[in-house]
Amino acid sequence: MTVGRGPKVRAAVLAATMLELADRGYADLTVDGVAQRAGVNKTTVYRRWRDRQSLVADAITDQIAAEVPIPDTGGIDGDLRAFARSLIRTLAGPTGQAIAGTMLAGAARIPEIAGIKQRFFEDRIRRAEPFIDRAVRRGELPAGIDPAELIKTLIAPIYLRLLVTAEPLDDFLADRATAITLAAARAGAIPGKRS
Amino acid sequence: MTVGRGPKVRAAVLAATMLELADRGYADLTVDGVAQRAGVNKTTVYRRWRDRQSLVADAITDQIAAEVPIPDTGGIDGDLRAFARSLIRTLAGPTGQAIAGTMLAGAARIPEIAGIKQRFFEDRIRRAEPFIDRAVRRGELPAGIDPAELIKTLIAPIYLRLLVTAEPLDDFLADRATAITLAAARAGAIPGKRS
Amino acid sequence: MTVGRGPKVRAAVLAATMLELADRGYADLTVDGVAQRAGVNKTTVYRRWRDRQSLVADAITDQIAAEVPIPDTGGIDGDLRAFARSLIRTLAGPTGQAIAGTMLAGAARIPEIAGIKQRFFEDRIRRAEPFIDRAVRRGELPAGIDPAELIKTLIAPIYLRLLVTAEPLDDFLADRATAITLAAARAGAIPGKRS
Amino acid sequence: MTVGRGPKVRAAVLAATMLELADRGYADLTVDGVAQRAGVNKTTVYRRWRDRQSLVADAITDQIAAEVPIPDTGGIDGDLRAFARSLIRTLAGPTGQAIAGTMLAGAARIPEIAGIKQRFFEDRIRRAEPFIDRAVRRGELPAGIDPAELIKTLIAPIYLRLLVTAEPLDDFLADRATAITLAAARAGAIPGKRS
DNA sequence: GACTAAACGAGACGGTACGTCGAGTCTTTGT
DNA sequence: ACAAAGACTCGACGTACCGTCTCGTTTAGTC
Repeated sequence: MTVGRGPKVRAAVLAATMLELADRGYADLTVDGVAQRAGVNKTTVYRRWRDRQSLVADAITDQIAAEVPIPDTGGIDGDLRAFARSLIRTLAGPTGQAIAGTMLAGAARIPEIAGIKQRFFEDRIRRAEPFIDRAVRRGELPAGIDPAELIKTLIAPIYLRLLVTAEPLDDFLADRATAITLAAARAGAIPGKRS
Repeated sequence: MTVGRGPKVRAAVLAATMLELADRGYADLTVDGVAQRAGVNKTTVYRRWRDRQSLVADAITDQIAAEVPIPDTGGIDGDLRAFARSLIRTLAGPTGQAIAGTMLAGAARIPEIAGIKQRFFEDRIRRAEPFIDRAVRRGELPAGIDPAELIKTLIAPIYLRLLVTAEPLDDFLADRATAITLAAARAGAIPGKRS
Repeated sequence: MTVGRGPKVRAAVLAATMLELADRGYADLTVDGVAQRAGVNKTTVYRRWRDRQSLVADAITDQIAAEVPIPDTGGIDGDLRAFARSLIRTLAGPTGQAIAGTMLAGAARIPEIAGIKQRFFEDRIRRAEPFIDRAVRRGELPAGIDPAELIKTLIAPIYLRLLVTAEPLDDFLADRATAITLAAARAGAIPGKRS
Repeated sequence: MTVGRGPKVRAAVLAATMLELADRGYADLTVDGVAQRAGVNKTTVYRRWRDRQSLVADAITDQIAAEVPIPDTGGIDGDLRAFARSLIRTLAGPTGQAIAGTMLAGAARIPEIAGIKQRFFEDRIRRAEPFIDRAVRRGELPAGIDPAELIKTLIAPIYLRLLVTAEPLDDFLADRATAITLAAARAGAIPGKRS
């Protein structure tokens, strides 16, 4: 059974895809460009990926696969702050920008990529539940609060900057988003789980 | 000076552009398709608009030009709610979806469309300043609060739904965003003007 | 009866057509270009001429209308030489070049222009008949010779230069063509009238 | 190095070009039309040829490449006759007509095609030199005669028919042109080499 | 010297072809 | 036997020019 240079090629092409995505954006990414950058022929790309969308989807999935740590600083404030900073760090880097731009913009209609967006998002929320539950148990947050809604409140300002206002994504933003979220949660402005 | 059938054609083409934008999205929008839908020849489109981007930019600008009312319900709570609902109403319709998708799709790269996004956003904030100032004078909001930051806090959850989670944009969302924003503002979590 | 500014416009447009023909050739001549050069609107051109072909045909016809003198130097040698020089003078000038290029090249398939070519040619031959007849009567040429064939022999080298070899059209050429033609005629190499 | 179906496509396209040239003429020849006739996509044509002109130039060059035999009938009369007939045969066929029309049509302006005309012409003259030299050695022609001028005298009537009078190109014409040329040569009407 | 009808100016429009680019498929060839 | 190279089809882009059309605006001849 021949494995050949398979894995090496795959890695090179996906890396090249991310670079092209960062340089030109999804709309202007050409398969030829990726292939050339990867030192490979276009045909080779099409042998492994059905089309441009699959290629990009695969490249993004590959990048995102990194583990998201579940914070545990001892208090909900520190945990939320850490969570927000982690997201910011992911989105602020060059590849993060590329991924965000692609997922949320040019490729919004492409099911393959929409799915990634969905999964990326849900994955983050799932990893937040443990420390939110802990905070509820510690009495830092009202009982019955919906972790998903809390997290959405936290990340909303981050995405606003990323996608709409194009202001810088820095750690101050993480702090501010945390403060807003906690204030809202404690005032009961964040709905509970629909149970 | 001859005006001719100019305005009629312009309107027809822009309308067709919005429809195509809603049906197929920016990436799949075809100048020929727009022209055909408008009952017009491709050449005619190119006579009036430099290229696809300009056409779309113009179509969106045209749609957005509608007046944004400055709410005055007597209290900051009602004003914010009205403001949020107005935004939701703009974004929730079919053309709103098309516009949002397009602005985001092209935003990062196409200056023409990025400019529209910027202007759309800044325009909204400008219209919010009067009633926020009133609220400050009435003592409903802390003195020195930055209206722009307050508004960003208000609209962040709306854009999150529109662009990220694809949950429905309804009036409940306006209420919740208002509650969060006010809670945060009163807790001092929203920064003041940098003066 | 209204005549209007018709004649002035007509003349200006035809002149402009000849200039454009000389500058760019038939294939690259644009109606807009002609109109602009004539200080006139394209519509005005189309009001008077059905299309590009008619315009060019008319312009050429107009130029060619000049009288072709019937030479009478007293001998066939001088007459042929004068005839050839006259043709050369017509074809060698700037407009001559333009006309020749158009008639014989780009527009060969266009019936309107092919007709002009035919008429131009036949007209020349008709004007040659008198002095050829005189030469026959004087015994300078064999009886029964076909004037058309003789003239064709005379002008063939001129057209060859004009259309094929692009060598200069000068008076030496007229002399040489005359010599060749007379030698051939006297040797009986030029056929007689088919009667 | 991959050659692919290249040559087959090239041949098909060039053949189609000649057919279209014969059917519609140079001015009305469409790249799409050629492509369709060749059973090939327009893009493929543009991959191999820069533009319409290059395509046509190449097609003509291809057709003309056929070997021109150097006649040797034992006498100048037979040799010239054979030479003239060979030219007539080349020009009289449908492709010959197309080529001639095109070369003349584009000759004045398109350098690519003008070059072909020039080369075609010079090539013919070069092939005539041997048998003219032989004739001089045999004493059939005056010493010092310029072969190029002699050949031009021979072919001038042929081109006149082809390009100007549109009379048929037949073998009688070859005979007559030969007779005229020889008569002129013997009468010393054809100049010698400028040496 | 004012009036009116023909001619003109301006320029948009439908249409056809150009030459270009990128997506995705298919064929040929080399290893 | 299979994978790299690259030629091919397809569809859209943006451009140029043709010939048509519709308006207002001259301008030339008439009364």
